[in-house]
Amino acid sequence: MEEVLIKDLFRDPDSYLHRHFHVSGWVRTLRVSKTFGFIELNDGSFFRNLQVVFTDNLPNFEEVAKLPIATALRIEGQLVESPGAKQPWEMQATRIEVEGLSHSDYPLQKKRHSLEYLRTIAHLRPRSNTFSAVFRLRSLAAYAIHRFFQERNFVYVHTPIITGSDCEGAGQMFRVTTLDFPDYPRDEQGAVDFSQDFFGKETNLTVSGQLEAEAFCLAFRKVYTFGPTFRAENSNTPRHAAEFWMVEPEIAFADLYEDMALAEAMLKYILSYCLEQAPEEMEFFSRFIDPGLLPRLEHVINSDFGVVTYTEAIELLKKSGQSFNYPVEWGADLQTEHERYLTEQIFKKPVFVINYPKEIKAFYMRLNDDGRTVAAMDLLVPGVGEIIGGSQREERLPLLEARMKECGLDYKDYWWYLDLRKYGGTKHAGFGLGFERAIMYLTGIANIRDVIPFPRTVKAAEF
RNA sequence: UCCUCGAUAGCUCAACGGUAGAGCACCCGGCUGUUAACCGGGUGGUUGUUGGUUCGAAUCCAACUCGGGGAGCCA
Repeated sequence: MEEVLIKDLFRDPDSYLHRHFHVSGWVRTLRVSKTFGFIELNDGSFFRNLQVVFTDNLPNFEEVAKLPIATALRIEGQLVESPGAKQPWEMQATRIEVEGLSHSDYPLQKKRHSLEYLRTIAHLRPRSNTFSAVFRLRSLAAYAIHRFFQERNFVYVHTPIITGSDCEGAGQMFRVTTLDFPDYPRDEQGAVDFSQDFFGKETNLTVSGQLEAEAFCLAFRKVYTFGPTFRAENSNTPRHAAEFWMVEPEIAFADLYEDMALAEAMLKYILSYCLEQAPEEMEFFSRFIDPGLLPRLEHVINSDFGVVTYTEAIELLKKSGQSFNYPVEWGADLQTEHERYLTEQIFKKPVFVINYPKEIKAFYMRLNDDGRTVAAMDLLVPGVGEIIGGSQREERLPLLEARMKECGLDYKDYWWYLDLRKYGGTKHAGFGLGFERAIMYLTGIANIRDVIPFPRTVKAAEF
């Protein structure tokens, strides 16, 4: 007998109606009367459940009537029109086989659970409606990203996860070592002797693939990375994780404006793709997680992102009359409250803030002609804040060296990075998209722990 | 790391110095079209941990642990 996926039933019910076939899946809920009952079955292929009707014509009716939630079943039957209001059709079961019994203390109940509670059962939460929707969407969004770049002839680069650059400058790193704790080999000064370590030098988990991506960019013209990234920061917020995924495109012969155009096109592509491919999931988020999500995303797709220079942003914030906890002043970094006000109150849509003072940005960003700002851009979005950070890179060797000196960096740690400027260097630009932050924006989920299958955050790696 | 709020049954919460409760879940029974089904009955607690105040602490105090929100760091 033919095995049918519930997704296929929902997408093309007419070709299955009045036909016999079998489905297999897990009991989401079960309701019984004396001589008949209903099972809502989810087979993992689709967000919605199939309603199965069974009667005491089944030899194992009594057994089926008492099945606990989450039991795995194989059901034979035929698809028929349903008299019920909530579904146009249902399966009339002729045979129900128990594949794997569940237990009555199954922790997921037929009612709404808090996201905090579900986090404590991370191995079971993908079976809940919310997480079923979140993780299917996460998968689609990842595919959308690859499609977007591949369609535009970008080359996908696997930059290393273990890095030997000991000063990438983007925060605390996790050390990678095979040295025995606590009996580290010591050198004459008593310091840890990393020459005896696996790689013969100090190594860490990467905080960014950008520097390596630049090397490939200057060979393949348009490249992107998409992989895990690690920060050992003691961050306790709903927006930070110790392990997260980042997308980092890098384009040659391009300036900051082309970089921004790329970022905007990419984000809109991901949104459109997900709305198109996962309408049920997106509808669910808009109903239960974040009312107003769908209109907002549609608005973003159909409108141009705002662009404002850092200097203009400072003026706008000063003129707003809004009182902030932190003073608004040229030269100081924008605080979260300033960023939120800009994107949520003034622009009410995603906005690029560009040309920041060089003192508050990384060494590799290209110095503007004014000599005091760099060609950097942050994309701020309502509700999430900074979702993308990027820049045009400094391609002029003397200027790059001067900036590194100012920042107290040692040339010899970056010898290969500097070589890129020496041998046919050209203007180029790129950005980093926090993948989870994009998922948060896309779903309305407010905590990054709820868009990562098994999240790693400070003091939390249970699963 | 800092500020702030919280932790009571499996889950969501009530009780705010004087015998610890409800809804849901679970168990038993009823119900011929249910939709977080419904109706009746039942089981279920060292009130996060440790210490203190008090005749008496879920309730007041302290520390710790864990969680929420805000800040810093950033993606």
